[in-house]
Amino acid sequence: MQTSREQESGAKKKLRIAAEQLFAEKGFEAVSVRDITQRSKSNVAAVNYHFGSRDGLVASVLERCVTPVNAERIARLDKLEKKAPGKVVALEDLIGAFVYPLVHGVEKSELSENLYYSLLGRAFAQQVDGLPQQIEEQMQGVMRRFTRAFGRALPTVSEADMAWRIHFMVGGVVWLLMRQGGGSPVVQGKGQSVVIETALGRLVRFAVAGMGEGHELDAQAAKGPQVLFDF
Amino acid sequence: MQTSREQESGAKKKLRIAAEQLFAEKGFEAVSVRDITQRSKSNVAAVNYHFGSRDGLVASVLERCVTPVNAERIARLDKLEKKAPGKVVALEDLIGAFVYPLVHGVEKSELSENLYYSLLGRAFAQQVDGLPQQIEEQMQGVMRRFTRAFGRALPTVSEADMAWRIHFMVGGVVWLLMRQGGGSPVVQGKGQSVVIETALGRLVRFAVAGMGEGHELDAQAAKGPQVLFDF
DNA sequence: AAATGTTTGAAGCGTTCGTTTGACACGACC
DNA sequence: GGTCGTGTCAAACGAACGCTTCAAACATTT
Repeated sequence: MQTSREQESGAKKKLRIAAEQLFAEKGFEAVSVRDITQRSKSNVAAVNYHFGSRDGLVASVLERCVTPVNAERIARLDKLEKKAPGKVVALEDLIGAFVYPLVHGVEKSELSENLYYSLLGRAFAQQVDGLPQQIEEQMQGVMRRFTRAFGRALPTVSEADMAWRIHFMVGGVVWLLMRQGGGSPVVQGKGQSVVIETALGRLVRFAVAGMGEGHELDAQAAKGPQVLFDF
Repeated sequence: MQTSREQESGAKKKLRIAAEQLFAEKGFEAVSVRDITQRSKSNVAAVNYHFGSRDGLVASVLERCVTPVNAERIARLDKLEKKAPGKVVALEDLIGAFVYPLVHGVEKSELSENLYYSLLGRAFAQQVDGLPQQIEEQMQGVMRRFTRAFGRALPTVSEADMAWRIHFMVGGVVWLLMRQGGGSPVVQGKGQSVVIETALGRLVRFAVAGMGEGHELDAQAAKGPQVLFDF
């Protein structure tokens, strides 16, 4: 078969899809290579042949999962900052640029919507713990850029406060994804695709209000502890 | 040994503490009974003798972890509602009653602060997935009571919106706990105990702003999907 | 057709998992 | 002293784990 360019073979793709499904359903650690090869109707050796090892497969899935989202995030942020050079980007637009890319890759995925979001949630929740270094650095880069943009959008908010608010927003995102995709989705609708988007819309409004100015901690409490971001 | 009342034996306690530490460090699934018995300097059979099975130990740890927090939450909510019968409890007080109990049990725990919060975060993140039914029902009860109270505090916010905002708040809490306790704590300070409390204070302010009125979704978007809570 | 490189198949490697077993030690009670 | 219940221990159980091996099957190129 004349597979054009570096396209993955059919068996490798079957393997990857089965792995994505199982990882989304049970988590990255709770799935064995035998589970995967059984679902994809291939042999146990196939995983080690195509991905080197089980960890290689996990890294591959994580990379395919996280990278497009982060790329879209950066692309949207670039666009926003280029549209009005010199001016600051509005808070809501920043949050939107961070949040909405999560639904951007769903139609390209072979997974069902709920499974896709579950996988995404597990991937972003992984963070720090067991991410391949490349992806971790990618995440750090994205967070750095958005942190700077948020700081410009909210100049009166202290750096410490800003870091925490971003942290809480990310928590809302990850929690939404994990619960939406997980065993018992929080939300059930007919349109399906409109559901998660509406939820993300609500999250954006929640985060806009929560991150916005007007409810800073008083100086005494704010200057107490030292705050460091973990990226 | 004449252990007064139903107090756990010394060996059982040692086992439990070692399990709590390891679960906090690596997660509930990534720890083997041999890891636990090795750290607690006891025999492999001890876990099955004292807790029936590995799952029994996990359930015991989860129960000891979650129950006091939920009890304190309900106690604070009772107090708030009793203090001004008939009147509605302020939003900030409600959120505080939900959030601050998380730090309430830390001094009673044998774990270090970071490990304690990590364990708590993992326990609350577990939710739905693998919680013993008893704890799950307890969680549902707590969420029902707070949902009603939030609805009373914010009568203009639709039920669907309210459910989502609570969801995002919980996400912020869990995320904070997981990252605070986990491998690389987000925050580092000297006082330690003041650190997490300040972080929770920031979270409360974030949630107060995010959950408050004034940024409802317009009717069109809000009435679209059906929203169901998973409790 | 022969040679070459790629992918699959069944079997087994050594290791670790949760759990069980049976022997043994110790204090309490008749 | 004998017996019982309680707790601990080393040893072992069957099952499942990630991974390797090697030959057969396949595709592609000479």
